Amino acid sequence: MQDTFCLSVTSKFSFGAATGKERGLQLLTSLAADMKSAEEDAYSYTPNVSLSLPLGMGSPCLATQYHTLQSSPVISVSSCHQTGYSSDNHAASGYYLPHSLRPNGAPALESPRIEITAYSQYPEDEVEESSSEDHFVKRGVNIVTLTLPNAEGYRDPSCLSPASSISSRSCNSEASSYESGFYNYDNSPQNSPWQSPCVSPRGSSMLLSCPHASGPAGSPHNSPSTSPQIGAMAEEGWPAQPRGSRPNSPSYSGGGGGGGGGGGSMGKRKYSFNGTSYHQTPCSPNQSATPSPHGSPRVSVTDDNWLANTNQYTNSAIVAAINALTTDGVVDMGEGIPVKTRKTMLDHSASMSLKVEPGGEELGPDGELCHEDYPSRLALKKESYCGGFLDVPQHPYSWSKPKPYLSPSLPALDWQLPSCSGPYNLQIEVQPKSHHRAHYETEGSRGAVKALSGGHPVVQLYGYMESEPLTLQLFIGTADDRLLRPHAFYQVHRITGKTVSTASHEVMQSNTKILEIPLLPENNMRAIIDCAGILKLRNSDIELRKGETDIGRKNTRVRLVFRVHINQPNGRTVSLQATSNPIECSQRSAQELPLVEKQSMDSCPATGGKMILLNGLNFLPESKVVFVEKAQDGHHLWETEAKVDKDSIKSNALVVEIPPYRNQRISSSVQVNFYVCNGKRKRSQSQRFTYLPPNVPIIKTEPHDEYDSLGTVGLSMHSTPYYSQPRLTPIMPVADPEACLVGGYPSCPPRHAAMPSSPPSSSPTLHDLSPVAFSKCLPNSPTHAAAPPGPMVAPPIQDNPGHPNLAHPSSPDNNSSLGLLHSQGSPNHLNSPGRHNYHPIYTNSSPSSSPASHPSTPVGPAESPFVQAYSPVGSAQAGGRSPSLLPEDASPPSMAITVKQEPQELDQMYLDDVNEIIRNDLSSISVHTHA
DNA sequence: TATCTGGAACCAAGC
DNA sequence: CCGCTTGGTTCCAGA
Repeated sequence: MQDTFCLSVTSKFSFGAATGKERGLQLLTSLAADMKSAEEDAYSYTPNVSLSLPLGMGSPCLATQYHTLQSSPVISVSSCHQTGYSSDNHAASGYYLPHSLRPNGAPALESPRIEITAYSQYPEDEVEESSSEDHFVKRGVNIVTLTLPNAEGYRDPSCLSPASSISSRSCNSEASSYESGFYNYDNSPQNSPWQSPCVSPRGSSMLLSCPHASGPAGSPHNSPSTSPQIGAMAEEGWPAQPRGSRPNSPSYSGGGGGGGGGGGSMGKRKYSFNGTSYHQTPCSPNQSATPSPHGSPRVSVTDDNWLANTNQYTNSAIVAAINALTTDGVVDMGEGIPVKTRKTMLDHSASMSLKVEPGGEELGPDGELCHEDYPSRLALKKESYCGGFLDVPQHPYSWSKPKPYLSPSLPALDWQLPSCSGPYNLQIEVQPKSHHRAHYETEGSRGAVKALSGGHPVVQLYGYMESEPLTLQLFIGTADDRLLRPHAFYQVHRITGKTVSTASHEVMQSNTKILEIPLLPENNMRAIIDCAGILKLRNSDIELRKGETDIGRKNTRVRLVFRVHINQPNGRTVSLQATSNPIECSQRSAQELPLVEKQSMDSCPATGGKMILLNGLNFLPESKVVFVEKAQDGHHLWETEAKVDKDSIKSNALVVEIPPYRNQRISSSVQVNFYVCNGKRKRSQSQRFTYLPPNVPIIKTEPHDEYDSLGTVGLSMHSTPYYSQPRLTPIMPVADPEACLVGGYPSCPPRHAAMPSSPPSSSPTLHDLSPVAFSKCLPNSPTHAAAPPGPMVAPPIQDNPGHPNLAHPSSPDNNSSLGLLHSQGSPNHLNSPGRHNYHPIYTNSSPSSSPASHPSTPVGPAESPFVQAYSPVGSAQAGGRSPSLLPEDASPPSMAITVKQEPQELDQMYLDDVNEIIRNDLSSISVHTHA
């Protein structure tokens, strides 16, 4: 399970000899052909999807309505989802189903899960719902039905939390969203349908009705914009809680509290853990106490939005199911929102109140809804944007109005989407810095995420020639080895102020706050992301949620996830997604953990002896570099410490002599990992490295020479996807930027635009389903956007004329994706030699070899729709993992191709910790892990 | 004055 | 049970 190797097609292309490339291309092409159908499906999804809903609906999930829908669609409606998201048909579907849908839907909800990961859309939705309910409950307002369980409820098994992990449901987020006005009640499924729609836009009504509304308080920070009303509400509703009082923190949460000096007063955590007391206190009082202005979800109606959505759900059966679900959820919700959080939220909210975003509130609850409105919305936005976003309510009505197509059709946030489709290519031209200290609600904002260069991340949509503005969505995603999904412990935080040039507004979707930023034709569909900060939610608050399965401890790495939904003349919508490099959000980790950002080479002959230059952060004189080879099951097969040139050690650079591989007679490339270690628990993420058979021509990793600049030694630096490693979800091909990077795959190059200087975003690669991407693909630059992207190593491999539809797989990325998918799904597959080629395979292994870690795994495969689509192909290829496996047949590719392991590993430390924790805490898990 | 930041204190969980 | 390590959360203080 653990290590999966990914063949990096990229490398092939980029590095490989011309011939190699050609072959690779061919292979890819063929693959692509196969895949096309899938992609096509994937890409465009039709609004129609909603129809499918019923299916999904079957499941309780109501809330998510559309979410559900989304997911559900997957199942039933192939086309829709496929669009990009998933294809129905594909075996892949299998992936999905498993998790998310249970065919019946209901099931999904059921499982609360243990695993760290699994977040499945559905589950999330469910969770959300529940959560929302909880919120409501706590808030008290209408809560009629819900009785809050106290803290106990949190983990009470009885309360099913539907979803696996709720993604970020942070209360905050909700709150924030709330502020922004858009709320997503959407999510709050509960609210939804049956609830009465709140006609009134934001205002009070919202508050009342919507659980989320309470939210405002919740995320004061986030949404500055909140309406005053809300703020007031919040305050009133939520009496300030003494700071000290926290919700229970789950075991993990550390002491926190103590806040520094004054802290003592806080009494932070003095609650006794023992037993109940602690539970109750925090929770109950606060929660229950805080009456939530918002009505109970159920009772109260929510937004108009809901209504809209609701339509779909009218089934009584569904409703019933939902209710059932909700109830549980409700309880949880209280939990969901940690007291403290709430409090803070409240406070903030109060303060925030002034900032109201216009319009937003009215919008609907769901961000999705918003989408639905897109057209109108866009128009509105445009105006608003142009006009002064802040001042004018942007989307006043649009949101509330029925949408052209239902949001349901939009892919859920945990769906893996391609960065390229047809002519479109969404790219992160300037990557965010690898470190950004997130702020707690109790703190002031720590500002917007910055780029290495000192500026801010930049995202651009290439290939869009229409005059209509689009909306760029941004949310905080995970950066672990599992599939990308909304991060439960972090929320995007909207930054406003003089220094912010980019308009934005918040929307809540499934407990995840989404920042919507206008993408204007006049700006070349390019947006400078200077309005996005990162809010850290207390682990205790999140972990207590019933549905939450992720652990916050040491889960401090995130990625910025950008999405764009483009309506097509044919009624379809193309959804693209680009994911940034990983960002370490912990103060401590950022200061103490070594970070490898770039490496001068990613492969060399098994004889070793070559010098590799590593660029990064926090390197110490005592830093060690360890090369490790792991078996699929995670066992160490080989480990050796490389010689570090002590004279060259700098805090940001290390020169290391590559140790000879344990077996210098390997006949095929072998993937290993290496990491920089500053001490016991201070390891960098694992970096991939490939040992090549002696006779094999060495692949130069140059692709990214760009980075070379860095290379002091003259070594060309290779950007390493450090990020990719750990977090990448192996599964998704797309997801893993690294792969791309590594491989040198180009991510989809922007068609129109010249290649961005820095192709940084790996993300693109991840998702690209579309063939186009292929051709397009730029080399992914390593994370740092800052780094001047060197010339792409690999020229766009092909060009596909890009047929959006055709998109295909040939692109390395795609391949990779395939591989990934497979890999995750079943490691076994990996073994199977890449049938076709490795290329496609990037199997990332899920690093989390450990079963525990894999929880996602099971899910994983299923999770990404894409995967499904591809899966068929991919599966075959998946093979990659073991080096030996790599068939040479793939030779062309093989040569070029380097197998990269997936980053799977987060920091080992991290994984280890998580796994341990999980194991300890959670008894049952294994299921997923294939191991 | 408010915000942004860097640092560090305070604590609790695990060993 | 004690002490040390880790790491999360809260504060402080300077810019």
